Amino acid sequence: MRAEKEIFGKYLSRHNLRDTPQRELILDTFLKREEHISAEDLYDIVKKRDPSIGQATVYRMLKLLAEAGLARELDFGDCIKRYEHNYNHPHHDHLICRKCEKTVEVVEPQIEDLQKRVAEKYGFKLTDHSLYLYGYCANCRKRGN
Amino acid sequence: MRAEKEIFGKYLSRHNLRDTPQRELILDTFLKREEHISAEDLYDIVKKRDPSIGQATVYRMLKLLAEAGLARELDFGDCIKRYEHNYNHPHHDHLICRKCEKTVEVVEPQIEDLQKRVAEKYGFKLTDHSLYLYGYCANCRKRGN
DNA sequence: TTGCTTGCAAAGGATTTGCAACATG
DNA sequence: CATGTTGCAAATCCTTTGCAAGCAA
Repeated sequence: MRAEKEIFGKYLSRHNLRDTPQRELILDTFLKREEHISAEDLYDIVKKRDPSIGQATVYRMLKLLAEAGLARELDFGDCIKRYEHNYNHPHHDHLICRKCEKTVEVVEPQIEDLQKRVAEKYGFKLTDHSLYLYGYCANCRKRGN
Repeated sequence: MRAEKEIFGKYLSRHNLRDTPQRELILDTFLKREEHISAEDLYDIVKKRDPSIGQATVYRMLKLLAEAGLARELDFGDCIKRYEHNYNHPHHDHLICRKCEKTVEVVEPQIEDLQKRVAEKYGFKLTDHSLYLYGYCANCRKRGN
């Protein structure tokens, strides 16, 4: 967390932006989360520590964190932006349970390789991709799904 | 197109739904398109043939087409629902140019296999997935991207 | 005739933005 | 003290929905 805060601090000064208690609180809360989180959910948590905070501030901050390279935006296909840690948290894909919404991060170098090769086959230079695997997790299947 | 219209007709009667000129016009327009299309864009086209049509009708119709198995919903990560043909048009992934938005449909059985295996490794039973590959197409790269 | 459909406009949900008051460097 | 930042509410974007009038079966 120290490293992330330092990075963010540098990002702020480099861009002539200011360090505010709101930004510190939001960053702190975001960093403590292990799982990805939506702006709305983060707002709910942050509000408990500072009821006067506005949700626009949270939205703005998450965008800022993404720009600073500390957060990465996810898209589970429901039009809700979720953010996960990006620092020291290499690329991975997501496995998502259709029933309980449990998510698992998966890394599969072979899939990445294949994607690159497929793209090249069509003359594309790959920059990034988004892969979400949907299904039913072990738990939910046991209970008859 | 004949087959699709027949399927849709059957779907309507089986569900006690009605055949209307609006539905016919929208289906016809959708079927003539080769590429995926958003509700809004489809509405713009349809409106030229019948200016009195409402966009809600187009939205409702696209949902109906998806239910009837004639259309498939895409999600390019921008919160806009796009629909492509589903009949006689097997599953594939999309390669999308970040510059000119050109899209290419790609099929790679190996990727599908791998996904299934990865899911199983984590105890998941895969139902579906969403894979979008983003990059720069041959054309855009030539011009210096 | 019954009840599905339509077009309209209003509502919806997530996110963004304009603005005046405020606070940081 | 210049300028970035905040909270609020209004605006935005795409999509859905309530409703009264219209139309298919």
